[in-house]
Amino acid sequence: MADGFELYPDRNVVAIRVNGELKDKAATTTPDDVVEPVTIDSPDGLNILRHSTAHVLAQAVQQVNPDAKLGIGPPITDGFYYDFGVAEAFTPEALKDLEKAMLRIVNQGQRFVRRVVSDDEARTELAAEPYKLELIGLKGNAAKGGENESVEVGAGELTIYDNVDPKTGETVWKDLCRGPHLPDTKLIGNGFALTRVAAAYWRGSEKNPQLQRIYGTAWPSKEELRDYQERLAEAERRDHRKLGKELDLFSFPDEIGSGLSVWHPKGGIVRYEMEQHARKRHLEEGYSVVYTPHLAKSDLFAISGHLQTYADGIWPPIRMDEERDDAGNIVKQGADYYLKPMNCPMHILIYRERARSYRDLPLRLSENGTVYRNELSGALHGLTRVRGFTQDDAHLFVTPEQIEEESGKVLAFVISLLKDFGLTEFKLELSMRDDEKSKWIGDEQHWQDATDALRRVALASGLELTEQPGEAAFYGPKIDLKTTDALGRSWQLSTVQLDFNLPERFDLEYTAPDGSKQRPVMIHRALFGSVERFFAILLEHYAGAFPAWLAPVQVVGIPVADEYAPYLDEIVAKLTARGVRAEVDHSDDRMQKKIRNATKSKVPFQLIAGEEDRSKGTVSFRFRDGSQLNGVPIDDAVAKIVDAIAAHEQVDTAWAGAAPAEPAAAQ
RNA sequence: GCCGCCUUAGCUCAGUCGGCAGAGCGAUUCACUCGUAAUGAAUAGGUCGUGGGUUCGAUUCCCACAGGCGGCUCCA
Repeated sequence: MADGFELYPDRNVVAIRVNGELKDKAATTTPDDVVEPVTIDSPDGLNILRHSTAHVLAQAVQQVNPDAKLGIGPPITDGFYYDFGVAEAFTPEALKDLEKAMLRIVNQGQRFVRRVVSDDEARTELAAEPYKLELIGLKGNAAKGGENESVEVGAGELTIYDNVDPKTGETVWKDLCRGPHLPDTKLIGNGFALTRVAAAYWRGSEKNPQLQRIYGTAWPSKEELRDYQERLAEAERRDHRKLGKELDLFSFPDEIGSGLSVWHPKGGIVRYEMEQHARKRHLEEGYSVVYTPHLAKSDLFAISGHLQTYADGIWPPIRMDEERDDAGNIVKQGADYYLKPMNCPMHILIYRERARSYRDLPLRLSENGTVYRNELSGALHGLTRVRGFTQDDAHLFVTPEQIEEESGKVLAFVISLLKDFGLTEFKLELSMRDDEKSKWIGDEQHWQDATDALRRVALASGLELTEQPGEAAFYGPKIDLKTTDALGRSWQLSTVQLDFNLPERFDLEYTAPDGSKQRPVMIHRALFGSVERFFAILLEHYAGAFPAWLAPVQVVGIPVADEYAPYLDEIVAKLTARGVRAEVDHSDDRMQKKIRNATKSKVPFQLIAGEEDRSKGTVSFRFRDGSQLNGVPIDDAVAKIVDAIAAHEQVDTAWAGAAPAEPAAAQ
């Protein structure tokens, strides 16, 4: 019998894994056990650190406010939270006081001591903690409940952790918790911070009361905390809402309404380039282009089922053509029109407009269709969660035999096109039905075949694949594609969904080779998902410094003095003639100020010319990072710029291979 | 939708413990004509988010609404 302290004297080992199960470092082991150390900087160790820090927060809160009732306090990505039932919300000032109180607890080096209790003992000890009592009652189901709740009460025995003052041996605080925990609070050190307060529904349901949640972060060292805070600051600098304003790309005028964007010239041209490129590739890939209106009569969405299934998310109807007499009686029946929440019903009508043969399939209808969804006001967020957005939507009508091949083509196309935009890291998720839920519609064999087909397609892509039972849409399985951006953040983009439901609802058919009528299968496919959201993701990915082909202004000419502006005008005219978005800065700022302005607006190419260049018929480049390429003959300069745009090159620095000239200041 | 915070010039933000509203940047004008991230000066610009209330007096205090931000819930 040896405990973790004897096996691993190293302080960085904060817990042990015994036969695969995480345990406190104080847990005892037998020689037969397989024991592995858990260091504080490992994923498990970080979770334990953050969970223990959450406990210290709770202790600090109850020191300050003994009436605060404890909710749950699990670790989350990069940090932790703890929920409290309190009469008054926490203020930012209160957070500072709590941080100080936490530091005192940390410095005391309180030990976390595990103690097994019976349900009745726990109820007695936690009589004043109504939320904890509720969790004890739920214990048997905890394994099925939310992940976060299971942190408090495992499916097995109940445990309470006592926080023991190392000097006096006195228990100063305790909390119902499954653990494991750090050996003592000293290990938390000063690598923690409280970050924000928010309300959260108890046990995640809006039917329950709201608790006050405090979020925090915790790291093994102060340095790692600083690195994390720097990552947050960088994300804030790249926030698409901030860049959208700074770079004059788009806005959300109050007069138009929440979640409805307008696109300014600089944002509009980026979006135009994105859309044009994508559409061109769609045509090359055998897609047809269709256009459909923004609204339709209620019948359409009743047939599709959207009206019933997504009633809350659809905008209220517009009543048309109704006539009333002077008394207010209806003399002519009107009709309700709804803004479309989806494009698919309209594309289906195009399919159904004539009889289809198997020879027509696959039929690929694509549209950049703007849809409207009545998102809750509190859910709106920049361009990523809006009430009106444009789906780069396509609906593919295929025979059941074509599902696999067509899905494979779609997936390859999606990945290829996303790569055109400079994204490189992708992962797939296969969402399937599960056995438990009754919500799935459609034939079970269809589901099985379709899911297997999608799985083969996903595996064939060679990308990392996770399977998610129970996450499918009610009408069919799907593959979702996630990408990782320059800051390592994961975004869900494209989705490929199989649908057995709508062909049924609209009674779609095609004539098979044997003359029989058959039901096609639909593939819903959004590539960017939402054009607006994809734009926001790219904007943050590039921190506003788009590759040359997407940059709103690709070239700015900067004369050393006014006298040289006409010379640059000539060069810019040559560029414009080649389709380059180029302009000369004719403002009366000094050259240095013009360089500063162009740099801040993240123009990829600054062309500078004064007497030196004019007399030799050359021009000088300055790039985003400040590097230079001086004295380039005009035709070479034009060719290089045109080539960089055509190649979708990201140009931040002077081209390799071309020797940069000495900066003038170095003379 | 729920909880909390916020809303002052085109932008970023000071400020008024209730008594005629401030800066920087930006804009305009003038001077300067300069080789790689801010030349100088002058001028214009605000019913202090909207509507009510309290008060001799409200940008300031109270209430409602709208919009934004952070979460929760939701996301076909």
